[in-house]
Amino acid sequence: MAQTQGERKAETRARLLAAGADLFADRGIDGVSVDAVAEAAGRTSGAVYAHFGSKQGLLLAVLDTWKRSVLTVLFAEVAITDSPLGQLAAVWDNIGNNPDTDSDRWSLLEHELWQRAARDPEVADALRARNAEARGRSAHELSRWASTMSVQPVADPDDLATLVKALLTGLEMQRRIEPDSVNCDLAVRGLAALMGMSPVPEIPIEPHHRVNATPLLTTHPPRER
Amino acid sequence: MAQTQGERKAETRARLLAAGADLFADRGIDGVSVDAVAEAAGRTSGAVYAHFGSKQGLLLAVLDTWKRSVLTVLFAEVAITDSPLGQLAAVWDNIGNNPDTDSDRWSLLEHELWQRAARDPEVADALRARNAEARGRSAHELSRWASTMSVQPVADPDDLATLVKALLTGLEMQRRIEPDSVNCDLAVRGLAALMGMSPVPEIPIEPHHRVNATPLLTTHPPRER
DNA sequence: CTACATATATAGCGCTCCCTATGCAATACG
DNA sequence: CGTATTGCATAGGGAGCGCTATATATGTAG
Repeated sequence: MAQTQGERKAETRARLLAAGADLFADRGIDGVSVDAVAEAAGRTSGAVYAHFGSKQGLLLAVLDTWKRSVLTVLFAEVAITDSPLGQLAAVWDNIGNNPDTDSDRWSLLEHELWQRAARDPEVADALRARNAEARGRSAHELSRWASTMSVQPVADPDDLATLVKALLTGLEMQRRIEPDSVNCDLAVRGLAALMGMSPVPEIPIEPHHRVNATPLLTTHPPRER
Repeated sequence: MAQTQGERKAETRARLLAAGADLFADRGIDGVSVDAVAEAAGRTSGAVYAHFGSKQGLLLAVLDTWKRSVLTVLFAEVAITDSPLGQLAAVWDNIGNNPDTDSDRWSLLEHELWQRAARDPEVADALRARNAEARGRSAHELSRWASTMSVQPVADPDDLATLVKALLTGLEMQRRIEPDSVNCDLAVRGLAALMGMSPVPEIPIEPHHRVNATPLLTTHPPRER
């Protein structure tokens, strides 16, 4: 008895979720067929329907498994950077300045989900929950940052988190079209302004940390392939 | 001779473009078939392929015809608002606070195009050109605004326009998921911060102008149906 | 060992979609 | 007025997709 049924089921589910996340982020949701996800997971489409009922079900399950938002992870890990101003730079550097990394691919999927949410209430609900949690965490980190810097942000923590997330999201979209029009200095200026630093001080050119690439999913086992 | 061939051809082209823009914005690009566009235009799919060669060709033509960016129009027309601070509010009110208007539907299409641009160089090129022009115009308006207010924005005009556009884009995406998390006051605070106003002054609650809905396309004749 | 339950594979149905090949009527032109 | 050309309609091919129904093999339990 190499594997109990429950073990195999759990492994299949994890594989499907990982493959789905991977492919959805890479080629777009509509660009990936159920069979493609199944094959990437070493299974067939029957397994997908046995587990999730539909492609939409798989999508929602992927979204649900994707607990740690890019932003949340970032704010948690960016704290290792020493200088406070460098932290702002690190925020942008890890969100928007890392082409072909996991976070870049994830944010592309996130944008697709946001757009889909405008026409699909189910997706909107799922995103809303995720978003509320992420905003809460980053609000906390941001207000901590503000107090260490003795600055007065332009809004209370929750609203500030919304503004910061919005600015980063918009800059990232812009960067996809015109990479040259968005650089680290510009992002830091925008962030600093929202944090209530005025006039915007000189940007230190010191190199800042680059957060390690975070795994796409926290499910187990990690992808093979 | 009711109509010359050239006239009929031009009308067909205009109808297809208008119907394409309308439906793409409404249901999403992948959610609309070529036949659906043709039928909405009172033609058949043969006309689409005779004029544009492919669905992608139609999409690029729509994008090309769509000369006036939502942002550009807005900055040009928002000048009619009296108080300078009210102008900032009007910017948001007309971009992100008008559900079910043309600008709302258009921005949804714009986001879809941005996302598509990440995987389709043709779309990326088309968007880049449009974007450069829009940024140029809004940069001009923004610096004019800054000088009348005697404030020092956080970046030079072109970069400032990028930041403003990014913030508005991000806020709008956020609003689609959680309408309550983004209000006019918050948007104005963010905009004011980027414009270099600190501390952010009290927001006047006076009502501000709402720019008339702009037609989806400037092509002639205007849509019937 | 046998009978059942479960997890996944397999096969294929029905639908939609993009696109092409061809037909046809209206216009353009000598 | 007759022929050529143009603009678009019509019909259908070919492919891909989501999903279902059923088969199969493997673990489970008495």
